Formats: sequence, C-alpha cells, structure tokens
Amino acid sequence: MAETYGIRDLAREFGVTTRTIRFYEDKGLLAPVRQGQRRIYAPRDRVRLKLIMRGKRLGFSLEEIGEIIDLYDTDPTQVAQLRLFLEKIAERRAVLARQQKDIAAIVGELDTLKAQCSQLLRRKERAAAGA
Amino acid sequence: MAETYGIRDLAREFGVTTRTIRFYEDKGLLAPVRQGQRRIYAPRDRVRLKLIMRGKRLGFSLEEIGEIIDLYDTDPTQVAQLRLFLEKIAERRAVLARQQKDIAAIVGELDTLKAQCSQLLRRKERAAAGA
DNA sequence: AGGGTACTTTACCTTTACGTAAAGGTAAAG
DNA sequence: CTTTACCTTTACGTAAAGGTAAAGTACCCT
Repeated sequence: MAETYGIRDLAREFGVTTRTIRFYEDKGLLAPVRQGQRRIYAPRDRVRLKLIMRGKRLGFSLEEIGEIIDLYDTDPTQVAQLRLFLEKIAERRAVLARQQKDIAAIVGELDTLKAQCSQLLRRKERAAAGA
Repeated sequence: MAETYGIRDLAREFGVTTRTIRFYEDKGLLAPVRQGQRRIYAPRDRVRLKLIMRGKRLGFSLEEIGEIIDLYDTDPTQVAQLRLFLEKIAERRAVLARQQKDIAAIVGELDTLKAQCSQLLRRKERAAAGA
C-alpha cells in the first residue's frame, strides 16, 4: 500500500502551484523520494505540506516553519517541538498584538485627517461656488 | 532669507539616511535645485519630505504618496488633491480594517493551538516523569 | 511516427524601500 | 599640501515567496 502522491496531486489539493512545492523542497521543507527524476510524495510529506500551509496562514516565515517541523522528525517525544512551537506562538502573538495597536493608532490618525480634509474641502467647494 | 538645507540637515531632522532622500528624488518625490552638483533644499522640499514621512507612517506606498503630493503643485485650489487624499484614506482604512479582522482571527487560532499544545506538552511531561 | 501531457532543471524576474560598496569630486581646516 | 568631512554617481545586494520562460526528458495513446 503506502499511498503516494504526485506533485500535481498535492498542488491541486493545497491550492498551490507545483513551483511552490518545489520551492519548499529547495528550502529544505520537503524531501520526497525520487522515481527516476519524478518526485513521489509519501503521506508524511503530505502532512508536512499541510503543516507548512498552516504555518503560513498563521504568518510564520518558511524558515520558522522549517525549524518547527524538522523537530517533528528528530524529536521522538516531540517535547522539544512543542516547546519551540509554543515559543513561536507567543512571539507571533506579541507581534500581532503590537500590529493591532499600531493599526488602531493609524486608523485614528486617518480619521482625524479625514475630518480635516473633509472640512477643508467643503470650504473650498463653497468658496468656488460663491466666487 | 530663503532658508535652505543640505541633504544632511534634512536627513538628521527626519531621522533618515541621505541615501533615503536621494532615493526619494530618484522616485520623483523631491527635486532640489543644484549648486554645482550639491543638492540644495528649499522650504518647499522640506515640506514635501515631511508629507512623505507622514504618508509613510500611515502606510502609503511611495507611489501613492507621489500621486498625492504632486497634486499639491499642479492643483492650485487643491480640491482635486483633497479628493484624492480622502479617497486614499478610505482605501487605506478599508485595508487596515481587514487586517484587524484577519489578525484577530489568527490570534484566535494561535490561542487555540497554544491551549492544545500546552495540554499535550503537560501530558508528555507527566508521561516522561512517570516512566 | 506524431501528439499530448506531465515532469524535470536552470536561472532570471518581480516587488518595496532602501543598504552598501566603489570610486571619485569639492572645500574648508590645519 | 594633506587630512577630514561631506558630497556625488553608478550599480549591485537584500528579504520573501514564489512567477515565468526555456529547453529537455519521459511516457501513454493511436
């Protein structure tokens, strides 16, 4: 048995191009076996790709994702992996929290500017109409 | 009279490198006069730079900033400029609002994952201790 | 043999906002 | 005259995550 997949299968399933999957391989995130020069993906490759996609969705860089999922193989207990992942989660949370604050501040500024501009514009328009 | 500034003056004042200021010139955002081959900045250049910095802080691209401040020169009534700026503000607000939502969703996911990982980790640690 | 399809590698292109050298001009100060 | 400081241009490098083209391999179908 041992289900396998072609590159196209995975590309379709995850909604990415084959180029993307090869790119991940270049970055050391995937390592499918070869049959001749074709890539054959085993279920564990598929799982890794799924983890990659999830990591991306959460905003992690490919490098960070690599750090984490590599532990999946080298750490049988996965304690180290979980620790690292929790750490990464905390970091990411902190970054996002800052971003939320920054965005809120900027939105505030935008609103202020909008009010000023609107008022100024009304004046200009009245002035133009009254001229 | 007619205050002028050297590139270094403006760089210091706005906390950027001279490279940055030259870069803005390359992009058509600034056009200081030359004295020999040196750049001489007039007050209006300084104002433009200030507007550029504000635009950047608000998250506009240099290209957008260029569109807006160029109207400052070509549009004496500035009505068109105000309209464009208001439009850009609205766009930017919309983008930021989306980002806020996305970030909130991701933070939610991170929290869920964190809880799962923490629990799993505690189990693993207990298992290791009890072994 | 020809056609079609999927796959492969290599390698340059894209975007944004600069950083970073390389190599030299200009001018005041010592 | 030389050092020092500041300025200039030109041009390649960076990060991230792929896009895209070129050119070749491999196999099935008829």
